[in-house]
Amino acid sequence: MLSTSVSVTSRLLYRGLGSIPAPLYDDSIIEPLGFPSNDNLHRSRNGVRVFDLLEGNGATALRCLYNMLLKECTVSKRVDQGKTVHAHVAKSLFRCEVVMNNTLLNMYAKCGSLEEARKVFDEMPQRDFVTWTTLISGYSQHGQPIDALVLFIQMLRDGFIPNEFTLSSVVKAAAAAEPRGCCGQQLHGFCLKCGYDLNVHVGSSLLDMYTRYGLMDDAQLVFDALESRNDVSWNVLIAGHARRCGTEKALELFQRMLREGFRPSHFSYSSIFGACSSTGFLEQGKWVHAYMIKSGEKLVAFAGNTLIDMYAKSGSIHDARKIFDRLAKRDVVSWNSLLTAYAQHGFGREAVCLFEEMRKAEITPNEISFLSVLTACSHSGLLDEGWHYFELMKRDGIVPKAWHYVTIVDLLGRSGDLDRALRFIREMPIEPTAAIWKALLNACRMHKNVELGAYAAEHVFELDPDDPGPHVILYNIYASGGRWNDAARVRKKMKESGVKKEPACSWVEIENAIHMFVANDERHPQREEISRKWEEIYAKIKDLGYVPDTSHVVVHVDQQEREVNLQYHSEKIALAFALLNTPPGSTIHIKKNIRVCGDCHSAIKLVSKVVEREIIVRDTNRFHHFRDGTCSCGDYW
DNA sequence: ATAGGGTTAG
Repeated sequence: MLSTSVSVTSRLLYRGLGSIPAPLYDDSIIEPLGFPSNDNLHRSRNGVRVFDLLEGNGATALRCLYNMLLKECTVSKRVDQGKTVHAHVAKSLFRCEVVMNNTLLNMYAKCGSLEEARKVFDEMPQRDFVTWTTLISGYSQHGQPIDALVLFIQMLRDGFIPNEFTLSSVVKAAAAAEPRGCCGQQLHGFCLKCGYDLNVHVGSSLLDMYTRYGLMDDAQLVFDALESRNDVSWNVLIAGHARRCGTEKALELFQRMLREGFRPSHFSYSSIFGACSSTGFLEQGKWVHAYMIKSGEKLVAFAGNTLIDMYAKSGSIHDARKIFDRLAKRDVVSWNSLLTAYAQHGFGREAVCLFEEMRKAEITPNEISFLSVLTACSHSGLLDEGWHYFELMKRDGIVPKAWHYVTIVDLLGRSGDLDRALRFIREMPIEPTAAIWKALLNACRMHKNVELGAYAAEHVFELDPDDPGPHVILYNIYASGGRWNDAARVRKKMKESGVKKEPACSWVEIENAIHMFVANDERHPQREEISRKWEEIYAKIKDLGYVPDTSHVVVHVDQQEREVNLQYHSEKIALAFALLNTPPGSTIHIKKNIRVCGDCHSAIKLVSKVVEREIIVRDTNRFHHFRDGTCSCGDYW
């Protein structure tokens, strides 16, 4: 059907314009072209209608036709059809024309076929500055920043003058290139000399580069100096702060952007939600979400996916599900985001259901999907399901990476089959990583296997000597086995090697304010009330059978003092504070910078029963949902 | 004919 209308067109061209060399209009040449869409010949494109082609001379008509086709291939990224057009161009009058070759080069570059693009470039009899710029931006946009920079130097050596298009691509390349060196700053100087440093495009690239270098003040200076700003320049600055966990700054800029009359796009929203998510600013994130709804901005996957993640990471798994359900179009990342959410919250069954739903919806799971469903299985102790998905993954042709192996070691470890976990590690086709040994070490802590724990710890110390976590776990393994001499040895070794335990802290967000606590916190204005509240709770949970587990105190002091220290762990203080300052019956959210300690875990379980509240604790590893005396992690984490 | 910004895991 397509070729019929094409050949009609070509005959019209031929009849009307006799002076054109015959082979160019031979139907056998034109006909094999597969057109992306029939409409394109009739629709206005490049300002040309098919019948306009009849006016003027034949060369112009054909050039327009090739341009239309190449544009269509570029936009729809159909490089195979582009190659067919290329074959025609190569036989035509235009094969030596700079502009036509630039168009071809651009088609290949935009489609990501950089080798083809390079061939066109190398074979061009003549080049202009657009030729260079097109290939440079191709490299820059497709993850080949070094090639872009090398080509830029050659461009200058060959005497071509870069313009603002060239420079914005080159600066982007410099921001992405490793190692960084100082080529970014040198380029900034170059832009300044050319007078392009204040241009919106070049300037946005420059300020993006500075944020990626971590030089936020320099980024701000570039932003302030821009000759004009648009939504992109705002978004670049917001995204820069968001990436560096500068959530407050990102939010402040977002509000300034609104005040100055710019309309945020899904770029702005996804940066903001991402920042709120990684730093736990739920209330602020909700505010921005509400603003987005009111402004009528459609919920697209890019922003929606971060929103799923934000609600999940803030502890509101049900809100995460709501967003997922409301998304008009879901991509693989949307599914992965919700799968990950279920995994982190220990909702294993839900994750398994969702994974099956995903396959029914004909979305192909990728390695992240499998990682999430495996993590969910391991966090809920679904041993058989975990094995099933591990096998399925391999059958689907996805090669398991180290992190997939971690989940299996974790799964076997949780089930208590430590020997099998060790055998699994020994038989893996990859070299075990620190994370794999850490999973075994953790299993040894939970099942109190001192010998294997020490063995796993040795491997961890060798592979990741700077992580204080494993030292603390090994200490706890020895301490809970009553082996205080060995425990003391671990402490001594920690001291000698200079590994520092990260000071634990916990925080709660109440009415837009974040309250942070460290152990034995004595600075809070409500400290006396908090202390009284904890004493009251402590008495009640003791009645329910709570016995302080002093093996979790790393300070080597006498038993009584250990018990006292334990009662002022940061998560207990934060919990007492939250009980004082939130309405009865509401869910309490606590966040913690390291893994929740075993004693606090047992205490919080009982507190959830005593106060009849749901308590959700986010630690570095996962979420714990405490309710009516139990925890969603099943006491394994 | 050529330019700059955003998502999930670890």
